[in-house]
Amino acid sequence: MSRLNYPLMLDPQSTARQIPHQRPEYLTRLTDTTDGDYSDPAHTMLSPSSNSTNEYDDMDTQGNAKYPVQQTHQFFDMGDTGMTDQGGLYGQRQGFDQPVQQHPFSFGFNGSSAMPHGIIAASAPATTGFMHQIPINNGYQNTGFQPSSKSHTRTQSQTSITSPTEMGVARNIPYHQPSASSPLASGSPLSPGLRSPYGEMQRRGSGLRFTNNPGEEMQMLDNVSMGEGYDDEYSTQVNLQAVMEKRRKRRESHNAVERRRRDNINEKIQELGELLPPDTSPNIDPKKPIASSPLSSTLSTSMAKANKGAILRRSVDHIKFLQQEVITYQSRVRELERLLEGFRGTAVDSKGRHGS
Amino acid sequence: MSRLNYPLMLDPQSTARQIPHQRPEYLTRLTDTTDGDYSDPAHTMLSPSSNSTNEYDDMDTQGNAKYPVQQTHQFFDMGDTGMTDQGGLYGQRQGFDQPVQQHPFSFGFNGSSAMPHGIIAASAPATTGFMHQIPINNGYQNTGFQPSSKSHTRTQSQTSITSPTEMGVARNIPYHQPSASSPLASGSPLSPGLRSPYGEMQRRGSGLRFTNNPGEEMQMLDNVSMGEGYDDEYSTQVNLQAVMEKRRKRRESHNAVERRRRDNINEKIQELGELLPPDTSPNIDPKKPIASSPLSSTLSTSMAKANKGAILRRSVDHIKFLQQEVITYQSRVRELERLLEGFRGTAVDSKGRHGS
DNA sequence: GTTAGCACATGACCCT
DNA sequence: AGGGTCATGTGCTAAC
Repeated sequence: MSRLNYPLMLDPQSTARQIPHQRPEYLTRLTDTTDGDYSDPAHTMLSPSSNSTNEYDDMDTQGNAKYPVQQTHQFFDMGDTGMTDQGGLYGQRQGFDQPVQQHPFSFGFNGSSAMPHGIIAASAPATTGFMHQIPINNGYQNTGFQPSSKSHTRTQSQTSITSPTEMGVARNIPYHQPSASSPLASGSPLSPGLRSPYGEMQRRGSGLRFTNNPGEEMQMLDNVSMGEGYDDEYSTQVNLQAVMEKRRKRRESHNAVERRRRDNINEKIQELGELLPPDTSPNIDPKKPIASSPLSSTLSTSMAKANKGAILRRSVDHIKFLQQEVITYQSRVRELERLLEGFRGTAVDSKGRHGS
Repeated sequence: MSRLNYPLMLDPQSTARQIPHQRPEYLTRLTDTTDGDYSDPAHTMLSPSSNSTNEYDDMDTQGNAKYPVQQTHQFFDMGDTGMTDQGGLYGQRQGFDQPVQQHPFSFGFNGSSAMPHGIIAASAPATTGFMHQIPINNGYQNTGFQPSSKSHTRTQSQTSITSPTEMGVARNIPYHQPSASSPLASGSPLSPGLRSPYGEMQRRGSGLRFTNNPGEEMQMLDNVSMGEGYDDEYSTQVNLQAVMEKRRKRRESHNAVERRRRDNINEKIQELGELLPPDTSPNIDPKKPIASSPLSSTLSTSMAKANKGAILRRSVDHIKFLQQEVITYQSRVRELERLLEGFRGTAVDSKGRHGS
């Protein structure tokens, strides 16, 4: 609704950004088939970090390496922009490390703007023969919890390509004018918005002034611009560049790690879900008549739609149930054995399996 | 690389933003004691959303309402800024809904800029008698997985306070120049960095220039700026404000919901962890000698340090183990019963518990 | 310095 | 419209 008030201007991108929602089915199919190397169990068995003290050892249950190369996912993100905005109102963060869900050629006018540039057709079936890419990871809800079943497809090109940054795209830097005075008044939560996309690297050398400015959120547009020498400026820039590069690397690496971690957790939850009986305690609420009518409200309450919370809850219940079950059987076994011994004084039989 | 050409303009705040990192220990202690109402089980039993079709029903196992009021957490975040930057390189997102980890008076010169304003000393022990706040939620790792035990402290003032927005603080709007034309060329992944911190709300009146710069990433300060009349501008602003308000609300609500979800999941995982036997299968890897030496490498492999992934993995193993155990006992029971029947033709005993 | 852990906010998506 | 779930990127922290 309010949307309409913003013609298009606001967000030139928003339109394009919005599109991915309406991602056509074929796209899903498309990407599902291409199925990047990410989840593809390449049987290469690379220990991700040699001394893997991490919990999951990058192996699935078959012993296949889930993550063939440790951090080779080649995610292209904002690169050295240090871009910190994750997307916000303007749509998704545009980094390559981000799912992009639209085919550049499927939606002519806005499609490409939603696409990360710099990825050269690697993993996707080509529709044309040129510079098209479908780095799609199939994006959301692909873990199988909510809607789809599974198909953990994170398609992405493996070919290392120059990042957009290197291509010199990251040029247009907007102004940003933080509020100035009064720490309390101006240091308002809003000011953070003013942070430059370049992160802390910004504060590099040169700036003599502004340092220790007890005020807050002061402009300090650029310390360099503040009148340092030219070479200072240059060296500073070089320095900055190195730092930015580092941060970029760091970020990419971290993102990959974090993604691995998440995937691992999700996978485990999924496993738990598969281990559960089809019905275990749809609701623990004692006040509710347990499974009164199997499909009371279109199975809304029962069956628990396989979301993470539900799976975990049911797992807890199931473990408790199983533990109780084991205890019960144990005592039952003991009892039977006792009875049996009453009949014949000897040991029961083969299978010397006892409970405790 | 090309980056360097962009002086610093980008970011004045970085200095101040960085400070929170050095959060002094005492602060943590401080906030830990204040322990907000968030995790405090108020025994008020409010059904959070009446028709709660969601999985967890906001009740802990004792039936206490975990979240006293549904969305009354009163998180103060960027409010209507529409701020989308989550923190990025400049430190954390400054919203009130965010942990703030520095005491304004502890670090004189830069401290205050790192603090969200607008929260009036509510939950924190006063160190001075004036306008200081410690809305800290104790932030990180407080779920008890990694470092600490639990103490789910999300301290926040419950008193409803005028948000910074309402206080008219959210006025300093930086430029922001979204990309405009050429979807292909301009929609480069980097452009997102250009988004103004204030999100789309930004684009209100005044800026006439910069519009329609067909280049890429052109300024386009404001659609209104496109040369509408003054009243248009006004109405637009009003409209904008409403939209911003909506977004703010939505965001806050969404954050609260998401937080609930997270907490729920974490809680369940924690529960699982408590259900697990102290040792269950430290490693499933068949190649490893199962628990060869109990403390081989300073218990690094075994014991699994209670992180989420480990808990989940062990839960899977444990369930499998228990299920197998149940099966084993079942057959054992059947066997015993069969044997017993051989001795006496009658039914076994009381406790008609059978396996299948 | 690399790797991993966690919480968080946020956009996308999905159901009512 | 609004609540819910999910995935993601991010900052912070800790251990190696």
